[in-house]
Amino acid sequence: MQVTPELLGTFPGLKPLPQTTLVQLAQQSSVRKFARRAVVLNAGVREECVCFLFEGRLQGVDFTIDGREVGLYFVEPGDFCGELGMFDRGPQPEFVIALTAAVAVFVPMDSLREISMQAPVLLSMLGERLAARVRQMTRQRSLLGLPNISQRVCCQLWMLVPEKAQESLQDTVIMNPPTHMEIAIMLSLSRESVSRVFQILQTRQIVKRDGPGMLLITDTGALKQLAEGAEEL
Amino acid sequence: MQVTPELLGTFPGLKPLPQTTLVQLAQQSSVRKFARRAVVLNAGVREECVCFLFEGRLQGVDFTIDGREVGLYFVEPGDFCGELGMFDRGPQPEFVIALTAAVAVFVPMDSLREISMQAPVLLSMLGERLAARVRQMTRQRSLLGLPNISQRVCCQLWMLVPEKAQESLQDTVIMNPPTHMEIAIMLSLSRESVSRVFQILQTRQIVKRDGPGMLLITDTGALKQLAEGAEEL
DNA sequence: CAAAGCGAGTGATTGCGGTCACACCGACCT
DNA sequence: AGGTCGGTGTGACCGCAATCACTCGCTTTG
Repeated sequence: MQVTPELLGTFPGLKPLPQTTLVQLAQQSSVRKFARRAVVLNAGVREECVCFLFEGRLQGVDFTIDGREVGLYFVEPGDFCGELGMFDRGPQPEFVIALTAAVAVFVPMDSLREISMQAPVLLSMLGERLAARVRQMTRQRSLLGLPNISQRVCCQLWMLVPEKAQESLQDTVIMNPPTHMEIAIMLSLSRESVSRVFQILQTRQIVKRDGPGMLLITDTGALKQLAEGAEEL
Repeated sequence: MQVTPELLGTFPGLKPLPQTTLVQLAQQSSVRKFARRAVVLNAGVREECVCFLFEGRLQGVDFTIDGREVGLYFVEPGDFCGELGMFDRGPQPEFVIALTAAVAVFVPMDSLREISMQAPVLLSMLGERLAARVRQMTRQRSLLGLPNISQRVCCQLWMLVPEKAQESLQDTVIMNPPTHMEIAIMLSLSRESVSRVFQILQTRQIVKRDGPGMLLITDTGALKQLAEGAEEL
């Protein structure tokens, strides 16, 4: 499918590039559509493209040796994934699958690498992104070390709370929260355990479901306390 | 303490730089010595230097909210750490402590950033390094998801096996293996559990202690089987 | 040389969380 | 309607690994 320079320009990471460069990139790029649960990027193979998400929601997932799924991170529209090979030409370490129907633009790595030679903006953007990923993984990892299960769940929930609400402690809402199952595999817990923790959080009026796709945080302060282990559940 | 350009040149990451650049860097760098267990880099603060390890052994560690230590990675001589801020000027995410007495060269980030503008070698080296770190963290993380304890330990052990031995399945040796306690905190297990797994591995003649600082792998194939979950312990 | 400290090995106890087995609900098909 | 499917709530059971409380051997240190 055709890719217009304008489409590429909608991505924050590519916006700073000069128009001529975008035109050039657009010619080499392609758009692909994915159904829910479809595989966007394969693990283990050397991907030749960076995947810019236009519509929908993706998730990076890994599989343990015993076949269980482990959720790693989410990709939202405007963001991209599969950029690791840009640096070391190594294989994509994890799968990326579509959580919803999705539309993505595939830009060849070779072209990006070439362009990044001339455009330090691109390189530093990629560097920042990678750094952010390391930071995110570090946090996630320290989370997995927590001995207390409900604290783990609360911490994970806390990481999903929008930043502004984290500071102001105002009531807020998490859009498209992961399912209990998804949280469970992110934290290597059983689905039932996550369910039970949520049950307690709800009876304590700390969170509240508002249909699927919406989780109200009705006591942000309490959630923070629980996440930090200052209070036991 | 004085830093000579020759000293800087001993680091693989800096070797490709022109002599004049090394001279310039050397003037701004400093050498520091650390006792065992000393803090080399602090978490949470914005470090202004990248730390190149000359002698000794360092470890990146994090602390869970409840104060337990979590081991993240090791730094060997010739390698460096604290480079994350190079990309996003953010704070150092984790502590780095000396596992043994150590000598390290501190090179100011500002200078490195400046130089990296002219020398793409440096930038791509840093990028590769960061990418490698992401890969390493991905592997480590998938490890933490394993439901079986002995498999976790064997996997961790497997990751410490030198690459050549991983392929050839020859008997080999792990130099300076982590203590049981260190393995335990890396895998969020109790020290006793790790001890018990090692006990079984030893009676089965799969590994063998050779004093502190040496762990012989006497049945590399079996260890691989266990790590992959093909066999139960 | 004790003394102290660290790493390692081991048994007994216990409680937490995984597993299994259900029921329930809303959404979406024919 | 009836059917299925995905996400969720809950109780019963039980096994495994954390915890505790030791001992042992080796280094380091005064």
